[in-house]
Amino acid sequence: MINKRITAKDVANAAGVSRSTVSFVLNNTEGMRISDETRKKVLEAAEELNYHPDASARSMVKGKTYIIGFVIRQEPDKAYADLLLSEVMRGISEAAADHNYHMIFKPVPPEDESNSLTTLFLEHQVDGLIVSGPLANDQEIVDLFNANAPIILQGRIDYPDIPSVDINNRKAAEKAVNHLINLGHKEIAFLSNASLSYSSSKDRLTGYRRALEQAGIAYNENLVFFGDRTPDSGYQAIKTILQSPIKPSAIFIASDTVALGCLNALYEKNIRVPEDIAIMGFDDIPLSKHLAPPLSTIRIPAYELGWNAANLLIKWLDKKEIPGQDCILETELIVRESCGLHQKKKKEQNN
Amino acid sequence: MINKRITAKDVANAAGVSRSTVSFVLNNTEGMRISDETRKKVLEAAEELNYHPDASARSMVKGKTYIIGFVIRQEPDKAYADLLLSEVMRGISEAAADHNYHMIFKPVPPEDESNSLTTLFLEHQVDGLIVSGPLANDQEIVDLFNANAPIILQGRIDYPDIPSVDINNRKAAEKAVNHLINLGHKEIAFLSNASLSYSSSKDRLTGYRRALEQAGIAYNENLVFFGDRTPDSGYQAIKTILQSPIKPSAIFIASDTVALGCLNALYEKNIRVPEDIAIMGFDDIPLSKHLAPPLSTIRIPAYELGWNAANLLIKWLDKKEIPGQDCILETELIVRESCGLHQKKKKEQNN
DNA sequence: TAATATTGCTAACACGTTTTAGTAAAACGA
DNA sequence: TCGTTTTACTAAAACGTGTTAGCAATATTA
Repeated sequence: MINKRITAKDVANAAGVSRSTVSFVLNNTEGMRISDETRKKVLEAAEELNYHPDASARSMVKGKTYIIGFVIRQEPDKAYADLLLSEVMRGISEAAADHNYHMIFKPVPPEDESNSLTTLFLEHQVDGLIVSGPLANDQEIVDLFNANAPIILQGRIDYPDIPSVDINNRKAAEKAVNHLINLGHKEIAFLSNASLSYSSSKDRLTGYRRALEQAGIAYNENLVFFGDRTPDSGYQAIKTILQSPIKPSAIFIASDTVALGCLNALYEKNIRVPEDIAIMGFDDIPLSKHLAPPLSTIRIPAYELGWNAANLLIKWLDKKEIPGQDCILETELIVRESCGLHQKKKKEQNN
Repeated sequence: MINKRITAKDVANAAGVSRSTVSFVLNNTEGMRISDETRKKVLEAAEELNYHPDASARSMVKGKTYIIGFVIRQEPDKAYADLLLSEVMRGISEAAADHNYHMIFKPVPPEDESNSLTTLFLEHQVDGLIVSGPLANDQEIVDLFNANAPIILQGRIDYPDIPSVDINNRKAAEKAVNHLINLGHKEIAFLSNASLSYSSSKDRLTGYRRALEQAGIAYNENLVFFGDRTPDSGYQAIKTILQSPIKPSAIFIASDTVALGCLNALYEKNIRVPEDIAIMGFDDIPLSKHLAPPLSTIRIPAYELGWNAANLLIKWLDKKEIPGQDCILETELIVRESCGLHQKKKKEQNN
């Protein structure tokens, strides 16, 4: 069943026609006239023999692999911290399957110097790439794009033309911080999700600054802190924050995963959330709603991010339509309890 | 750079040799004598032209794709709940990369009737598969294995011969329950990670029963409850458990993710952990140590599970060595605070 | 020196598909 | 009836590799 390789030749012999005819029938090749009788014979023979065309052979003659690569550009030991990753992947691979593509997954550390992405194209392992979390100054990606390699980013880089599927990080952060401001907070600290060499971190910081500005609150550098996607970094950051001269009444943490470590540190120090300090997260990972207290956060449509990226890429590959503009998906403010219990009504309606 | 396809022919022309010679040199083909001079010319030309052999062409002539498939057999909307998935994938794809393989990721729902796995082989999309979370009675997998398809399982199925890379779920559950027993608990409830059609759930339940038995505690069906990998299922389960006639003093929850929902429900009901009830988890997801209270649990070597599965599969593919026996990895009891604070010393040394 | 063995390479086939060019047979037009 | 068009197919080329068989030129042996 697996062992005996059935080729188009076998089908041709069984149906009493040529190999070309088999190909025409099975691919419904346009402009080729096949009598109903012959067509039926071929289809029956193919069915009978359980014929499936060989991917490599087709790939070679077509000059296409029907494979898209999903590359994550993160420290390998921190990639797992991104709990939405599997959702994104599910979006990609379901969209891919709908168009008879497959997805290969490849983690490539930021400091990788071996041109792994370029090699994927040179060896024709993939037709195109979706690159998640590119560094702001990723020269290899720019070079590939300029050499006409189909690439969709998740996140932005300093080179503007490369199509991207992303959320509006700045606006989402504004939304989050505005929520805190509306609750009366003025000393609001910012704890980043990752280093500022990632666009998502930079944009969330920008959103934070803009929200403060619009509310007439002065930006204070001493209230800005940095995480690295892990709960541990949040745990550590809280200790630093508590030692700083200014005591914030709220912290906007640009990652639920980091926020988790913060909640833990606050719990250990007997600092109550939200009574003593308000905590606003970002991402809405599947656990956020079950934390103590349930975390107010920004929901990212992770599945849709993957799905859209894959569909855009496949349109590019199949129809040569290079996406004209970035695809920006909407985020949603999820109000739970970590910023104040007086919001309980909203919380219930949001689950 | 991407656009102009450089073939072995180009290298041959540049080096002034035949195409065969190029192939012999670049592959270090055994038994072929090439003078140092010629070898150098070829290598230089290949370097100069930045030649990379075409994957499809090589694949066709070799009859191998150099691709392994990673299939997760779970409800798609619950797959994301497995927070260790990305760790497993990292293990697989790093092991694969070490041997010049790639990994394609494919979620296939349990109720899928389209023979997706078989098709992967028939179309020669993959050389072999790693199947995570197979259902106990998965006939397609049995058929494939009997047709000599290289398959490694993560989890077991009712058909015994298929090689598997897994943890000893029974023993790990015993360890967890013994810990509770040693702390003096006698009314210990069991909350499963998933339906018993998954081997992991079944084996963890068995371990639970055996630990009770060895301690001379009677097994009570009314203390057994079921989760479905999600925090929500844990949240719901707590309500059921609290309504049951027997009030357990401890719960062994066979999934940290499910346990998270439990903690949330207990918190809402003002039931203190571990003072009022002890909670033992399973998995050691990256967040467990930061929960309130930090969760005692069983650590699964997720990266190693992926890494070993991939290496076993690749050995099978490259050297035709069918793994003789299952690969069972060790788990570790992680004692934190959710089963009792008097264990604080151990906790500090474990974290 | 003649027969044989070794060295270092090339020509040609095979893998399984898609697709272009071509060709008999049938149908049509005048 | 003869030339032309249409129909329904086939033969063969092409994709880029790996590999087997073979073949000159040189080195070795007797």
